[in-house]
Amino acid sequence: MTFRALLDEIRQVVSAGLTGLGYPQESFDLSEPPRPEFGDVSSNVAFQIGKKLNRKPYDVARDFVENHLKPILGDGERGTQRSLIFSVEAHPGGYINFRANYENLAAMTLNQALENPSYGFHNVGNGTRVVIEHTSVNPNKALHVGHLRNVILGDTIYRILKTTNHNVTVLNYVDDSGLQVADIVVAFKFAGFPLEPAEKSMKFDHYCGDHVYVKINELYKTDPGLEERRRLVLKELEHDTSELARFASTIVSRVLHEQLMTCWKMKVHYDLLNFESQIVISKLWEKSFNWLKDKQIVHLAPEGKNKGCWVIKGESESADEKVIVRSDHTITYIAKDIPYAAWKLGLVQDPFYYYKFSDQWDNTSLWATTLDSSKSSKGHPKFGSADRAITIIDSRQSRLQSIISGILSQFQLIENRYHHLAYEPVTLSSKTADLLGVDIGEKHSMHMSGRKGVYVNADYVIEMAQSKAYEEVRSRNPTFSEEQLCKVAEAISISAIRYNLVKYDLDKIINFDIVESLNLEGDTGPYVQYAYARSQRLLEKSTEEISQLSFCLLNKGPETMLIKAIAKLDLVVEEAARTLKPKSIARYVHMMATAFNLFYETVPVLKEPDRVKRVTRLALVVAFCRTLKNAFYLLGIEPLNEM
RNA sequence: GGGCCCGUAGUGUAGCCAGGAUAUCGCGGCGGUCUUCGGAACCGCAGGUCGAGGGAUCGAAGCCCUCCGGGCCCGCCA
Repeated sequence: MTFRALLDEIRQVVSAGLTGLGYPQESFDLSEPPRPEFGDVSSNVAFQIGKKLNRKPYDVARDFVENHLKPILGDGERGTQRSLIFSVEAHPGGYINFRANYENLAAMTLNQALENPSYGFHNVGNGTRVVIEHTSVNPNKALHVGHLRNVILGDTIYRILKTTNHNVTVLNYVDDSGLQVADIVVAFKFAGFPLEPAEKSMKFDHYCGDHVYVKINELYKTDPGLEERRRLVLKELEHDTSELARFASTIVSRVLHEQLMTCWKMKVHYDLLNFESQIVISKLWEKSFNWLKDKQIVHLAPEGKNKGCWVIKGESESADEKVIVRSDHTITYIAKDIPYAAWKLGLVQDPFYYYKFSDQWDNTSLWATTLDSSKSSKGHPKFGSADRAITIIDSRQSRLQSIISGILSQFQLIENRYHHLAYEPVTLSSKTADLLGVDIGEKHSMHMSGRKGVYVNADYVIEMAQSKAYEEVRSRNPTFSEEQLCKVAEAISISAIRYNLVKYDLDKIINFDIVESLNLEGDTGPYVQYAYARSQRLLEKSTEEISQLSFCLLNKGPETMLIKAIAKLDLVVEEAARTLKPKSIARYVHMMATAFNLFYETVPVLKEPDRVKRVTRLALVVAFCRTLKNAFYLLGIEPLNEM
């Protein structure tokens, strides 16, 4: 909060100065200068004024500072009046540079961080209801690393929005009646695949994905009868009363449980499972279709290649129209997404009952939709009908998603309630492809394919990371018990994976390399955890009571850097919540860890002979811990006392 | 043919939305800290026509246009 207060104060002072100049409306930016000699905050206001007056920025700045800002600030006297501004000066470059009053900044920052357990979590949501859909992996296979990016992004955004006072529910959409489930049903029922893997220890989702799904897709090429079977199965899956549909649902349920095990291992939280079959059976589509017709969003194509189909117009004049209902009256893939999106935003009446599906790792309940009123349980949270819906799907679905959001905004005439959060996919590096036995020639990456069996399973990555972490922990902590080793190794592997998947911009492809992903040094999860563990050791070794602090003693470079870093958490979180860019939290955490490591290496704490200095530094360490811990929560990283 | 995204040292990346002061942080390389508050660390050095060209601007990695290179999407499939 404190850096925000500093910015606010500077903004006020500059505005007041502008009023003196007769420029009440002049816009200006505050930013952090690139070098410490330039102070803590800079304003470009002199450039703006200079442009209007056709004067050199430096001349304007000098005049503005001497005649309008300094009189307001009162020549540094403000230092005694709880001001956060220490000084202001005009730089020959044209910037007006402010220096912070470090004593007041330190006092305010540390007091806030020490007193408030949820330090840094700023109310930006005002209780806005948001649904986030992520994961949504077809229930016929295990998650691979590409899915994992989706899951981790979704969960991080959930954590960011939740802590900034949004009322968030997390949805996982289960396509239990789609082609991919039909594939494995065909394999089990009509191609003689055994229902259990030969290897007993193999997870059922791995068995279905790695073996059954890949092999049945190969069989289609040689046995056309099987593809015909698939068509029939697919139709039958939409009727929950048939024996085949019941069989499919047991398979789906088993795979789904295994998928959730993977996600829960990564400390991911869900609130509700939505099943596609129920959306179909509940006639949610028919209701949505009716209003699409009423609002004339869809129309029956009278002629042309889409004759007899219900279509919507393309997004632009040149774009093709999109078929929603085929001439045989069946609905297309995109049509199935419309009622779901409408349900999320409460545009259709909720046809579902809800029952408790499972308990979760974080002592919350995971709910699921049902159409059977007798299964319904009471006490569930309110689902659907949110103010905003955020759907996390990779960028290859952008076109379809933009069609859906276009339809919804036509329906409600309210923009921006449906938001597709797109991210670029994860590819495999040439080395990793090589490890899988795939030759990709001169290319440096390749796309994964579930159908072809070319991917790296999430569980495999987690396991590799864990065993690597285990060895590292053991070599550094010979006295740890087996239980401690496992617990710590798990926490490290989770942070390594999660950090690695959120730290990149959403529109950058992640070229996944199994070896590099196991790195525990540099810009990684374990690095930031290490800084935390170091700080905990300092606190553990000290028995002194933290009182009678003297903040003016925190005047060394690394100390003020650390204080400034602590003071910025809420600004960073607010920005991340506004822009839905989780990577900024990762960058912040890294900056904090780096700032602490420098402090730790250069400023003695326990060894400091002066008691007041020592205790005040300890207070800084405590504040650092609190702040980093809160930021860790957003990333799903566990703060470790030892590692 | 139409649309979306990316291009920043050997390599990966930040900064781009809201233009301004010596372009960020990793990995890799080289050198140092190495009787320590835990080396998963810290410090230093080398390494850059910010894909190319043009435009508007006093000023561009950033804004606009064109082009080049790479990836993705465009079915009565899902």
